[in-house]
Amino acid sequence: MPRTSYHHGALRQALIDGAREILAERGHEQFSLNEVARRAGVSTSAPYRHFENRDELLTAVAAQGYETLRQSLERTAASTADATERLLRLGGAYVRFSHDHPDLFVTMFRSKPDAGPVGHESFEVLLRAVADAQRERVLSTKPSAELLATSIWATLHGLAALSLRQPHERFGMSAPPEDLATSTLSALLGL
Amino acid sequence: MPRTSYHHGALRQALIDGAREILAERGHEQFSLNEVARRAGVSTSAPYRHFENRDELLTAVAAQGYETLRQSLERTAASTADATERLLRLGGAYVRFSHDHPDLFVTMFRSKPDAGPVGHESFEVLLRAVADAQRERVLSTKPSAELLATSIWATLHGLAALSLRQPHERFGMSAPPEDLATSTLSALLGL
DNA sequence: ACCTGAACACCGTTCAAGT
DNA sequence: ACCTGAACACCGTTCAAGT
Repeated sequence: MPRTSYHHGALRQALIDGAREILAERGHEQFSLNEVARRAGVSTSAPYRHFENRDELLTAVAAQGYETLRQSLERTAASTADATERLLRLGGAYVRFSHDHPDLFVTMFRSKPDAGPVGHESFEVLLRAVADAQRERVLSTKPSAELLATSIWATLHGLAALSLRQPHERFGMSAPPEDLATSTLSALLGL
Repeated sequence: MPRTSYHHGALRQALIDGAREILAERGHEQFSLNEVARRAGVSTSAPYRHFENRDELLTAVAAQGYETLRQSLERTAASTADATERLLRLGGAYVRFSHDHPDLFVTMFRSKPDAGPVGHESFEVLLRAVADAQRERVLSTKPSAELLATSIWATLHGLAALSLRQPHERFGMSAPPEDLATSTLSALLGL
């Protein structure tokens, strides 16, 4: 298990992987940089060659999360030509992501603001879907596409955050979490 | 500064107050139970007479936050007889609370699930406002009041969470944070 | 009943030293 | 260039002892 050396950059990724493992197993509160080092088989000071500090490692984890989310949303957006259906599926994909990777999701939205959602590529995917729906007159064009996309993102984000913390029955829902998103979007947008 | 004793229950509240101070000054990451004790002028083991552990103190802080939020929402709900206006004001109050007390807000939604929002008194206030709006045909009765209230709560929660993390310009908004809530609700509900 | 003092294992971070 | 080993101040928690 204990290794004597890593070749270029291999330790960096090993640390990120180890961090994700710990986050998934025990959550954010119990996360320890020393333990990450221990798992990788290096001394507790070794991570400092690759990350400025504990926070920077978590930021790197968050960055991988944003990339995973973006890919998922882009695949989802491409999965249908119908504007309404695309919006609903995007909502489902967002909430499903938060339940499939709660450790990543929490880390993403705990990390420093520079890694925030709005302005990121993931937001662009949603923005395009909203603009498409407006063009096809599925959605009103009175609120701007930006405001509408921001509203929808906030709704999905709130849904994800709240449903991660609560037993689903208290939401008055027995269905899988992504159905929560689609029925909420339907209810709010009148789709 | 250092006191030799507290009379019944006084230390408990002093610890809660100290915890809120630290949370407000330096945020969750830097929070330390030892420092809370130091500020109260007692030994590091003294808090354990009043709280099982560090987490229980944070839960007590969260409980005070829920109570403050409930009071704010209830006052807001009573401030107008118009159902539409009441919904919009409730949205504004929720987001304003998150910006006035970011430390409380973050602590509330980080603490253990048993302190969750849905099912709490704060949720009841929103639920009544939604039911009223449906009764007056301001809102559609097709989605149940519960689903609609949950959707609105999620939207407000997401808005609060995201806007706390981002400079407002990236939201395409220059207005104060509570206007964000009202324009979002208007856009989504067609109010 | 409530608090102190000392102790424990653990944490994040630094730095000189090894290869 | 990359990692170790020892060190520092600090943390959460426990427990015997004091009043």
